Amino acid sequence: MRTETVENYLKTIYNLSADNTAVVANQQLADKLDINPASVTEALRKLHELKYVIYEKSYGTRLTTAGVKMALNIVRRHRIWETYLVKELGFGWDEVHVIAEELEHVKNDKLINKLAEILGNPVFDPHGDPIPDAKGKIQKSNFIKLSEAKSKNNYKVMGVTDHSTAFLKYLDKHHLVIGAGVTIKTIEEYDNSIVLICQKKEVNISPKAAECIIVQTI
Amino acid sequence: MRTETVENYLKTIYNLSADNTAVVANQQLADKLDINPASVTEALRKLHELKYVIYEKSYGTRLTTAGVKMALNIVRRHRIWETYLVKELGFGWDEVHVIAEELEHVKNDKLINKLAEILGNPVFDPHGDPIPDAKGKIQKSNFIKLSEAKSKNNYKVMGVTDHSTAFLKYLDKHHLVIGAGVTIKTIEEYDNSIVLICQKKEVNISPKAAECIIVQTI
DNA sequence: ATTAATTTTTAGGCATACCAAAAATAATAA
DNA sequence: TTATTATTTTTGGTATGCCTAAAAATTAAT
Repeated sequence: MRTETVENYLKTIYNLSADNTAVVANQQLADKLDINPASVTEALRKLHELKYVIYEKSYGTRLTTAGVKMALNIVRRHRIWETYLVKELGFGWDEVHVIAEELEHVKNDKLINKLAEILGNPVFDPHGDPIPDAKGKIQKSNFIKLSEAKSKNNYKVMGVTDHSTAFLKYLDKHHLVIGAGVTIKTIEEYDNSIVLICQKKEVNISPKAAECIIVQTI
Repeated sequence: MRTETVENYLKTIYNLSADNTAVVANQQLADKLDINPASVTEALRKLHELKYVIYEKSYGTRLTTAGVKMALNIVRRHRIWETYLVKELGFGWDEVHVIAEELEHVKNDKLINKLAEILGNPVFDPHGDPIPDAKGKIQKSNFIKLSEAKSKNNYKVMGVTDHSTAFLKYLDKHHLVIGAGVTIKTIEEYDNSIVLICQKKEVNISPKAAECIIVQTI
């Protein structure tokens, strides 16, 4: 298998399995990678042979130790590049994902470590995702989804799980950037949409959007 | 055809044709790309269909206007990255070629132009090769190969045509870096090897090496 | 002008990474 | 529990980009 193909599968499995705590379904992979389910089955069988995953027919897939190691490496490259693009090259947080998707495949540890060093070895990327260190160690956190937040409480925006330009531009518009403080005003009973206060302005957040915003109690 | 394949062929054709002034032979391409001649024939036929080259059977290949445009774009990306790696990220001129070979395929004009801007829109890369500007315009020069230099004359090292780590390290050892002044002491009649003075020290240059060093009269 | 050497092309194959359609399996609802 | 729906796998195909071996064409040498 081409390394780029392997890397894309492992990275996606890692992300979908919530840090390898859950098993991933073929369908999920097919959706995320925009690939036919039949091709996913085929690829997983090969990845199993290569000992990167444990793939059990009609059950699910999870990464092996070797698979996690490789996945963490790609995730590190991706997140370091995203941070570099924003912090050093002046890109917006809404435009770096696609570029990092290509840059992450450049295989040169010295390069990534040099970028990390210039950035001061950051622990979170511009979307609030943790950056594994050179050894694969990841910062733990007690963040929750905004959809799990309680009424009247105060929170700080720590990250997002949707990296699409559209979503990030929408957040920018309402000043919902990383580090912003928000107060939950009300949670609508009937549809779970959230009304919160950010920068003294009321913002209405749909349940779908609330699923993608990561916050911390303050 | 995959863009990366197209890009590698066009870039190589461009480099081998001396800025598109000559026609390129299949053999040359097969050697440079380390690919079987049969595969080269096949690829050239496709590139011809895609209107990137004019390929005449058993005669040779040259780039079309569209081909030159694309080639210049890749060459620009490659050389901007090499310069950035050396000037901004502290890499040696002998280690950047391989990395740039991967980075050059990342398709984002804004990124390249941003790097160029940070570098002050450089016109030459760390090996002395001219960097096309965003429109594809290239700086002309009156440089010659060291192998064409005359005895007793003074020259300045302007570039190299061999980017291998081994060769560049050899040059570093003798202080033959870009910008260095050299005086031709003698040219051996029988084998054309050159004895020159650099930093007050005598250096013997083989005819093969002299072919790969670019100088300018001073 | 032949012969010899080299280069190029043809022909037939192979692995990768996809696909669509059908069959098998698992999950959900009636 | 059975029927329905959804997911997964199998089967049979495709395009890409490479290969080897052999034939054909070109170039160089005698």
